[in-house]
Amino acid sequence: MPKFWLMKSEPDVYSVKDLAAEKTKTTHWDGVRNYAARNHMRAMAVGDRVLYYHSNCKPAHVAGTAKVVREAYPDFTAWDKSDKHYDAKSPQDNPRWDMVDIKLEQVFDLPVTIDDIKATKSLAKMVLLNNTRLSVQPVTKSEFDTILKLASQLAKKGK
DNA sequence: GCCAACGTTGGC
DNA sequence: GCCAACGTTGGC
Repeated sequence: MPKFWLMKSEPDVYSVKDLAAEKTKTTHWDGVRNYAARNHMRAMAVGDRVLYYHSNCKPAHVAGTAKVVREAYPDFTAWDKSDKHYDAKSPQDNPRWDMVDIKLEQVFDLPVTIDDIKATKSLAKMVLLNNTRLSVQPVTKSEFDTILKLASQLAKKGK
């Protein structure tokens, strides 16, 4: 049974379009420097499903879906002094931070906005709405399915 | 650009 | 081990 997750990215930094532009439609999810988020990545398995969320834009929204294609391994950007996310406390012989690889699955025709999510009663318990700062978070199967349903309804309506 | 929420750091 | 200060995230 796959598990379900939501991963946030600022579209100015790395958007779903950037992911779509990769030759393999795959990227490594570097730069997570928060223990709770890291632990969620460590709990991921190949085949798990991911909601790709664009934060820090208006309106914030789920832009599409992706799949985990490589399980947690050390985030090498923590070793690069020139990288924004360099961390001296994560040495090569004892890495503190991990990342996973994800592959793009689907880009929604129309984004599912945070307002759409707030307007949907069955999504009221999403971590997204209750622990707003967590950048990698678990999602239930029914929440995941509901978001997909919303996406196809919005696409049909042409909103 | 503001500010609330929250995670991390560091002094004690 | 507590907690105040500080920095960052992220919605508005």
